Amino acid sequence: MLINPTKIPAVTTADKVFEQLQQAIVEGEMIAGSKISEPELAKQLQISRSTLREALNRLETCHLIERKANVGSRIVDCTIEGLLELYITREALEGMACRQAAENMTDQEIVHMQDILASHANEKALQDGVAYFQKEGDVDFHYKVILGSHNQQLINLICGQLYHLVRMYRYQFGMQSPRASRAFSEHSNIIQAISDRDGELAELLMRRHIAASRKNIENKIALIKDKKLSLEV
Amino acid sequence: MLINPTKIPAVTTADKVFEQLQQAIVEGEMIAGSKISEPELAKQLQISRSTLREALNRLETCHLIERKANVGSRIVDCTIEGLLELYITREALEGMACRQAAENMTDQEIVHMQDILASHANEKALQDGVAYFQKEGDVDFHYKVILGSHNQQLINLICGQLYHLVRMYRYQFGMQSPRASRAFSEHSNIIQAISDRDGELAELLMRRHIAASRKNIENKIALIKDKKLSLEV
DNA sequence: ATTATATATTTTGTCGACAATTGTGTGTGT
DNA sequence: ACACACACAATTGTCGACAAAATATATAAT
Repeated sequence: MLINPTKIPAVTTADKVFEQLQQAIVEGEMIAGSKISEPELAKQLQISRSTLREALNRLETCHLIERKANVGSRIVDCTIEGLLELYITREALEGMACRQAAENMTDQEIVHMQDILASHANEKALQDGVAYFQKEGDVDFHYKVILGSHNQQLINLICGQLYHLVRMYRYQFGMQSPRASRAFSEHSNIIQAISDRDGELAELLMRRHIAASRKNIENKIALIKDKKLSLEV
Repeated sequence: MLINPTKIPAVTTADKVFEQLQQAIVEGEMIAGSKISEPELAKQLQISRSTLREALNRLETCHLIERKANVGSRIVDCTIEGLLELYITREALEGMACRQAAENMTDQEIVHMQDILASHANEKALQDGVAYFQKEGDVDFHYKVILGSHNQQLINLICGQLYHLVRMYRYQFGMQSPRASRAFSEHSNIIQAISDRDGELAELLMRRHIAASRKNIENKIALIKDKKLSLEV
């Protein structure tokens, strides 16, 4: 199972409720865009409204819900614009994280990451075409790079906030990461640049890697729009 | 007075308390690193503990305080490492925001920004050497660029979270922005790139602009270390 | 005197109730 | 039929009190 590497064991009930709701939102169990009734949800979860509100606060910080004063909370809805904005932000942050990783990762960490990539290669050979492992592997790879930056600011921003949204979009839009084999070789090149301690190249490659995903999406959108257009004609 | 451009008028008392505490922390009135006693502070502000906790939650999201479960909240303390990490993050985010601004700003917005820069030039001529106006002007300029990206994700991250910390460091370390005139010409070049719709150059210049500030700090740190070293000998 | 344990106190987390605000629905007037 | 106003219901914000956890204190044993 994939877990947030920055996660500390949830001790308080508000923590547990937060994680529970987070998963429910990310996986679409709670439908995007819908309003949250505090009394109803609190009763459903058998907790106090105060505890629920504590959890809602944390959901707001990772941008999974939006709150308006004296009005209430809504689950964020996934839009094309939001997805593209997210990719732009990832390109900036993960690109820099990759550069920092090339500068700051220990030799041991690099070896470990190479091992992981090798094991993914085996899985890929076995399960060729099955996207799931590659998909989780992709997230895992990106996590390792981010943590490798040794930059707490970047780590908190990306892992603590941005990636919940990333996972949500992946679920909501059913993105099965079709560029699996291509992504694998790109990962491989990035690790090479990191082990060469070439921060500039590492950042460039990571940005291209993420930008390629974004452009892939944009192309699909354009196709859909064209189809719609031709149908309307 | 400088205000957060993303700020919506604070209606609830928790909002007001949040802003009040935010300012107190940023300006050093509440000393960095110190622990926060919820009952004491609540009594001092004449509000309930629940309301205070609501405010503390928001302070945590902009990284001005840190909370540990069943232990309490501490005001974040400013370290050299934290400052450098912040600059790295700004370089990545604001660089991308600048690229997006070159692509997405309206002609009207660009003209407006040019006007602002011109007015800063006058102020600078009048108050040559006085850092305050340039300092606020610097923040103002960066805000304009970030908003010009028209990327809500970037805007929220930078203006809503990162910049409170930036301001805090500026206060705590008494950074009077000594590179005023140089910064001005750099701003000028960035605006030129934006008005030329050259996103690549705009990002490059913004990253250099921020990296230059960071290296300036690093040099000062190195100097201080050398002094200490020579004193110890 | 020092360490370990047990007790006491303080602090945080959680709860239920009240106050303030928002949105709705009904009724009246034009 | 439409617009406005008023009252009502529901939801959010705020409060004070209790429960659980952590820290500080005091006592006892070595």
